Amino acid sequence: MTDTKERILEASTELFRRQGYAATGMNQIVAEAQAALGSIYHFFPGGKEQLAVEAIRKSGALYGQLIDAVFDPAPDVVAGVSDFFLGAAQHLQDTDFEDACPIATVALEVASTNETLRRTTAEVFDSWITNTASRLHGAGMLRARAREVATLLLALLEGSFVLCRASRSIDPLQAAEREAVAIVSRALDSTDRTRRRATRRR
Amino acid sequence: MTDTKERILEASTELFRRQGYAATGMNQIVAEAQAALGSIYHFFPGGKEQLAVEAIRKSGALYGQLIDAVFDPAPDVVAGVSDFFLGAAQHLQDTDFEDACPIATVALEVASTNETLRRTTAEVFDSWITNTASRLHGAGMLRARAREVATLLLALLEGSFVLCRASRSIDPLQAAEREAVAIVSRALDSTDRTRRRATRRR
DNA sequence: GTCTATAATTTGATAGAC
DNA sequence: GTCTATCAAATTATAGAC
Repeated sequence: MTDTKERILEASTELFRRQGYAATGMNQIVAEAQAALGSIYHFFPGGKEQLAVEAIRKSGALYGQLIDAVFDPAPDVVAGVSDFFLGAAQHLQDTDFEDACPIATVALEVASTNETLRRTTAEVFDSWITNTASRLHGAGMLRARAREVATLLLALLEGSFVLCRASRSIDPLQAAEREAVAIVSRALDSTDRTRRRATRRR
Repeated sequence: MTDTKERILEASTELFRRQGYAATGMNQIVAEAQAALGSIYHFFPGGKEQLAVEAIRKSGALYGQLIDAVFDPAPDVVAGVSDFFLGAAQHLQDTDFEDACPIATVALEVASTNETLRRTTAEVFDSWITNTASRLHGAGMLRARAREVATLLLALLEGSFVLCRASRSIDPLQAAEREAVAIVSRALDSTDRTRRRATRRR
């Protein structure tokens, strides 16, 4: 049987993702996790906030692994980007528009109300951007440009999630996939052109 | 003095925007609005949900007017897009990263938990997209492409808001502004090329 | 580590005087 | 229309038996 702490964390990430931080009660979490209320405070003496910190970090790590799982086997970064957006659209549809970003709802809720949680979400977003940026840099982009493009890709993904969940349609994500591919392709092209110019000058 | 109902709506839109639906209590709303608790239920007999519906609609109309106020005086749609993104970044910074999208937090919270509110947010997003798309169409884009580009722009904006609020930095919005300008410029260019080809064939 | 009882507070909502 | 008192339920959190 799975660890109790693990079950509590799993239930929390699920509920925070679907309905956010404020709307998720401790009772609902223990019910979903099939645990006792006291167990939450045994494993998370800091209460709901500490639980949220660990849940956000866990979600961040898991989603980071998803980035790896999609990009690693892809023939190139452009294909990886396409696969990621299309996979997100498919998964969103398969889960009745529940499973989008695991931390976006919480991030918006706490951005102006809870500095600890705000920082935690910021660190997770940053880890995803750093991961993606290093892949883009590996494909030839300058480091600064790679980070900017990775940020754009995440913004496009997060915004599409908002529109898709609200409208119960994957159209925004599909349009985003085409644009994401175009952004990365052009950023790589202009990198190549810059390199060739630099080479010619030598 | 302002109308009581108006004050309640104003306080609600403000609080929903900053901290979301679940975290905002009726007591907090009446305190902020300087009204009596009974007044909320007098004007909104449907309770918190009805109040949220009207607050979301009001926010939607106001933000729609902001789109008009920025695009109408701009020399062209590309400048309008640039002005909107840069203005959003400036405003976000001026309000200590509180004032981003008035309905995004609520939209994510309710997407899988409250069908009435989910529909209301979807209608508002649609109204903004329709407004923007008609401007892009007026600038020469085909209707379908204009709608797709408008959706991309809103997704880019919403996603940037998430990242900016979490990181307390306007960098994502500034990168988004450059990309938004590029997206619209290219969409208009390719429209022109298509038109010229069609003309030549005649 | 688990579970239950319970505290202390707050929640959305209602009733009814004014 | 406004205001206050109040309800029932739910909230986060704690204490202590097992």
